[in-house]
Order: sequence, then structure tokens, then C-alpha cells
Amino acid sequence: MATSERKARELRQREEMLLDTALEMLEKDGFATMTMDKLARRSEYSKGTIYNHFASKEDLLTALCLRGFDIQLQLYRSTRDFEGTSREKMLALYYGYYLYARQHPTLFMCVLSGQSPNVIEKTSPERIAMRRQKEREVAAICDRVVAEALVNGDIPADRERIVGELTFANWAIAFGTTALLLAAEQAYSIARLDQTSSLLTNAGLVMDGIGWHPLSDSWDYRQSWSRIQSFFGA
Amino acid sequence: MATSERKARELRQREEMLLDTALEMLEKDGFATMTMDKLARRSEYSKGTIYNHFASKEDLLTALCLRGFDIQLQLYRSTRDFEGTSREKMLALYYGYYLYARQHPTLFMCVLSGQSPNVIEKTSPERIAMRRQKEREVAAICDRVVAEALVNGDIPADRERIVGELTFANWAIAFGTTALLLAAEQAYSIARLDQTSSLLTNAGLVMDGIGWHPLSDSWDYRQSWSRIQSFFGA
DNA sequence: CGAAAAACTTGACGATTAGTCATTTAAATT
DNA sequence: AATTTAAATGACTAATCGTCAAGTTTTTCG
Repeated sequence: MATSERKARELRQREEMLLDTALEMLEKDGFATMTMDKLARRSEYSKGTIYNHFASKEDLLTALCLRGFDIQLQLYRSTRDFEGTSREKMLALYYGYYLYARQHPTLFMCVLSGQSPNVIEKTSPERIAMRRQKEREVAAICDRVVAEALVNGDIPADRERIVGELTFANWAIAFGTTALLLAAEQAYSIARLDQTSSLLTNAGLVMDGIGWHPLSDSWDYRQSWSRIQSFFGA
Repeated sequence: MATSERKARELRQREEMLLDTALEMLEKDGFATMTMDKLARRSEYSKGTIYNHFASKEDLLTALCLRGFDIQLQLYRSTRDFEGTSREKMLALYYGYYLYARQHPTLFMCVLSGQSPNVIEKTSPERIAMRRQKEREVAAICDRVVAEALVNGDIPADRERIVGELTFANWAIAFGTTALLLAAEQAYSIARLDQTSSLLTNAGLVMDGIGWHPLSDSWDYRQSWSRIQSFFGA
């Protein structure tokens, strides 16, 4: 059945194209003003066809969330080649997260609002499952860095520390800082330079709090930060 | 002109009533399903009258944000009478924030989504100003606790530390932790006990990272946490 | 190849929704 | 009591999501 395979591939390609278009509209005008009718018009397919791909507007939103996770994952995975201490590797993840949020603020917000019950209810079970899968993949990458640090002894094992707990703490400060800065930037207007600086500061506080060596008073993390920046820049 | 005063008072009362009703509907069904028509029907006023109070649905959303800030502020202010170290006082603010998010998850989310450009654009300038004002009040309460700690010497002054920076770090971890837990609770189902425990942990990490004395290895913050809990419970 | 069957596409349509505004109703003033 | 002022109303418009019967294309198979 070569034909059916080709069909499936074409469907997948069109779905990507639809998501490209939706993303474009989204990046330009936000989610509220992106309508299914406009998407139909711009993609040159009918609304019915679009509803063959997405069960609802919320299902489309979740499909975009998946893209968000993919971007995040790609950035995270690219840090594999980054050389440095375990703490620097974690810092690279922070920076990747920041880049993702900066370059795709709308997707970043989608991932957040896509968690609300109202969206989940109207999303197809398949996509919900995919979302969970990707979330797990993201968490796994952070877990790996934390686990390495625990094995190395970079994080002291004297207090009973669970990997998931430490990952969560880093995730929470990264998310909290990024989300607040992003929101503030949109609402008021905060300089971009202050943003990465705040993130570095907050990341440092949590990792110092964990006791993740080398601590910030015995290492120049501003320099690490620059190194990470040029790593991603290259 | 006693009559016009009475008029103004009646208007204000009705507005509160409308917000009560909207909040009820919101807590039950979420923002998307709360419609102005339904609000009109349930409040037994016409749509036109409702639009005399709120310039748009987004304006109503912002009015609800203001309520959220009021609840948060009330909880924060109530910690004035809480006796303890400066770090315990900050911890009490964390707990107040948690209570606010727990008891009014929808308002909590409103405050977040109410920052989006799309909402702000459609909100009346007066309410935007009120929102900013309340944000400042919340920040001021945190700032006061941080400033006290700096004066006390509970936070070491050796590194140059700015009050706003430290407030922001605490805010970011409190917000990040709470928002992620809340979202996870709604999407999957996470026990409530783990939630306050995570918040205590994360708060501890940041404050240890700041070097906020007494550090967590020389103080039992679980006990402080219980004390705060019963303080709010009373 | 050609006809029947299966799969897919389409856009008009129904049901809702945000927001407006001419009309009606109530209140205040003189 | 008449006039003026202010406020409430809900029918109406435009826009939106999602559906589905009718039409079109593609595949299958004798």
C-alpha cells in the first residue's frame, strides 16, 4: 500500500503547513484574534479540511504547544555538546529556556494556557498523550544534569535530595522568572539586558541554595553566561 | 447633592454584585464559558447596563484581577501581626500567596492572563492604573520585609544587593512554584500536601541562596511553616 | 480502461457571542 | 405637573466556532 503511505505523508505535510500558517498569524496578532476562518482563508483550504486535522481550536492550540516543546527540546538537546561543570550545564538549560521564551513568546504562553482544563477538555486524547510525552522528555534532560551533579558530588548528598525535587526547583525559578519578565515586558517595557541578568541572578540563588558547586562566590558565572551565549550564538 | 452621592454608591454596589456573580460563574466554569449574556441573565440586568459598568469583557476580567490583588493584599497585610524573624515573615508571605492561589485559582490565573496585551488593550485606562497601583502595593509589602532583613543584617550586605532584586527573586520562585503546581493539579492530579511542601522547599532554596539568616540548616522551617499555617487558620 | 466505491473537500448554515444604539422608562428638577 | 436629564433595555450587527449534506477527487477492481 504505497499510495496510502504517500497519502499519510501528504496529510502530515499539510498539517505542518497549517501549523506554520497558524503560528505566523499567532506571532503577529496573538491567539484570540487568530480565527479558524482566517486560517482557512490564508492556508487556501476550507474550514472543513482544517477541522479534519484539528478537532477544535483548542486542539490546534495544543498542537502548537507540541511545537513549543519541540523547540525547547531542540535547544536543550543542543547543549549536549556544551563543555563545562554540571552547574554550567544546568545554566545552559536556563539559557535555552530563555531563548525559547524570547524567540517564541506566544508559544511559551500557549504552553502555559494550554494546561487549563478548558483547553484540555477540547483536545484530542492523542495530542494530550503527546504533550505528556514531550513534557517527560524535557524533564528527563534536566533530571540527567541533576543526577550527574549528584553522582559527581557537585550537589552535596548530606541532606536527602531527590532528583525530581531539585529539577522542579530549577524549573520553577526558570519558569517564574521568565514568565514574569515576559509579561512585564509586554505590559510595560523592560529592557532585554536586564532580563538575562535577572535570570542569571535567580538561577544562581537557587543553585547556591541547593549547594550546587562551584558556588557563585567561587566562580564567575557571568563569564559562564557569556560563554553559553556565544555557544548558542554559534 | 445627596442624591448623586447615593446614586454613585448604588452604582458601586451593583458593580460589586456583578463582579460577585461573574466570579461565581468563573469559579464554576472558567473564563471562556462565562459570557456577557449569561451574566446579564443571571444578574437580572440587561447587557446594556453591564456595558455601562465594563467597557468590554476584558475590562471585566481586569476588574476581577483587581479583586485578586485585593485578596492577596488582605492576606499579606494580615501578616503584619505575625511575630518572627524577618525570614519567617517572608515565609508567611509565601504562605499567603499560596492561600490566595488555592482559594481562588481562577482569579490567580486571571491576574496572569490579564497581563496579555490583548486584555490590556481592551481595558479602560482607569482600571489599568488601578492594577498598577495594586501591583505596587503588593511589591511594597515584600520590599519592606526584605529591607528590614537588610537593616537587621539577616541578609548579608557583603555582595551588593538591591531590595527590588531580592523581592523579584522571591516573587519569581513563589509564582513559578505556585503556578506550575496549580496547573499540574488541574491537568493531572497532584496531592495538595505535596504542594505546600514543595513551596516550602523552593522558598528555602532561594532564601538560603540569598544567605538569608537563619539558614535552613540551623532552623526548623517546617515548624515555622506549621506556625504560619495555624496563624492563618486562626 | 471504466464504473463503482471509498475517501476527501467544500462552503453554506445553525448556534453563540461581543458589543452598539435607538427607544423606552425612570428620576430629578423647576 | 411639566420638563429636562439620566439610565436601562433588548433587538440588532458582525464575527466566530463547529457541522454536515452535497460535491469532487482518488482508489479499487472487474
